Amino acid sequence: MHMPNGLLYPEKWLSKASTGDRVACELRMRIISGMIKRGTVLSENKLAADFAVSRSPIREALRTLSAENIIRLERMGAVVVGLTEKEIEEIYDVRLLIESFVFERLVKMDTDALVMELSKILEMMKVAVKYRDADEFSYQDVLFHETIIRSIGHSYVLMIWNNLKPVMESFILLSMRVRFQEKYEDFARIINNHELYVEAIKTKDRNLMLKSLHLNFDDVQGGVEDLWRSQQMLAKGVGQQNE
Amino acid sequence: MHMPNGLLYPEKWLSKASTGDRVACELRMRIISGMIKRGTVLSENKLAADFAVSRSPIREALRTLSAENIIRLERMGAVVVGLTEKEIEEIYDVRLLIESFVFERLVKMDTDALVMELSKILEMMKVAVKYRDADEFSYQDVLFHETIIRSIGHSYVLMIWNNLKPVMESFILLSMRVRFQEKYEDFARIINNHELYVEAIKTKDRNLMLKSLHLNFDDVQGGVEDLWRSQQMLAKGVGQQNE
DNA sequence: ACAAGTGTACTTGTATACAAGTATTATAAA
DNA sequence: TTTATAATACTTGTATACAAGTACACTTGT
Repeated sequence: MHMPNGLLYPEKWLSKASTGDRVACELRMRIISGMIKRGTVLSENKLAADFAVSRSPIREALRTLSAENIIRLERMGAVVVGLTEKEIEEIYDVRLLIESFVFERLVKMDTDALVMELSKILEMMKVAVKYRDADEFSYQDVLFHETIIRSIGHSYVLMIWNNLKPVMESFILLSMRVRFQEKYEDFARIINNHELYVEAIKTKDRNLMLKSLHLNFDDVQGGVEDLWRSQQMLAKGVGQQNE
Repeated sequence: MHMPNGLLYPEKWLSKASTGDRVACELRMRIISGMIKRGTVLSENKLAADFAVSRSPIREALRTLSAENIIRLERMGAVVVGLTEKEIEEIYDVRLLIESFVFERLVKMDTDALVMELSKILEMMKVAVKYRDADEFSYQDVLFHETIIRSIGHSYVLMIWNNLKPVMESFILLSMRVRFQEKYEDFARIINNHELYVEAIKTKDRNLMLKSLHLNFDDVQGGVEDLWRSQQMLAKGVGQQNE
């Protein structure tokens, strides 16, 4: 696939991905960033031409995005739904729901290995902050929560996560890129929230866990404004870590 | 698509479905019923030959089933995961999770229209019981819960439901077919549980709701045994409503 | 001017063809 | 007998071809 200039999705995350996955990731970023606006109707043929690939991977990508609720497959074309403030809140509703569920399981388990793993990820996050690497930070942030969720070995909760993850990832990626440039001081707080989370797991403190989760989620308030700024940054050609 | 003899999925539910959807539904039923055993490796070519269709709809179906966690797409072939007792419990964990969430929203809403709708569905269920129509009963049962979930207008909770629904539907379908034949007396209790549920929504009684939900879910204990019996019934050629 | 009908340029769904890669099996050598 | 290698058959991923259906614009008749 010969991608046009200016990819939004980090290329190195696609090392062994299929063309269909690449298209899905890139399209997802363009939709969530607002580069492709809500209401737009996408045609398989046009997309295939744009990405210079055949319709097969495009179809695959569209089905993926449809399952993620950011497009709607209709008779004639796929209409873009995207993310409004409402949808972002809904995503965090679901995250709160499943992470609370996971915590209830965790308090009945031995969490030493998990805490160790999370500490490692936290260190990585700190390094990413230090070197102002938004993409790496986003990756570790998502990995942090995924690690917690995976630890209870619940395949259907994991399924929910897997459905949410790509959209989350894109959203966080765009949001973090803006904040590294405009609100760098936020990261001390974000790191701190995650440390609280680890502490809650270590001490199995339900209240602390809820507190850190809420802090974490409050931190994404104004998420849509971040996306909007991300869109403006793109227009100015700033903030893309890959070319 | 020229289906081979003995379809498990009700044909009339597929009136305007694509070939890919048909294959997905039928394959899902065969997997959940145990007709295709856990660990089996499915090949696109073999499936295409079996169903007498091309690989395109087969690929589509496999991706669908993979998102539902009942198969796992690997390098060479799709391996069947299926449903064990553990997975069924996990599905009900998730249902409990989201239906509880929905209820919390419902108690803050006007539920008159919803209660009316649910009453209608309940009447339909009673008729289905009376005429021993397992497929129709299953349909209304699934619709009952879907109606409740849709009522709060939460797109990401609905997304979870949509991912769960096909597997639920298949499971309920198979389970009900067995019970209509072997445990017909169960249905008085099932109907009663649903009436309790409606009552809980009408009176916004959180405890009653949880009680009826648990009753409802306790009712599916031994789910895997039902599937096993369903499998035995199939071997004897009984219990298929369509030919 | 306006309504009805027709043609055309799109749309998706399915089938088929081709390419690249992997496991397995058979063969040959030690 | 065992091991290494090569041929083969089967796998998925992608591209392309074709069919059926839909929307829209244009033409034609009134």
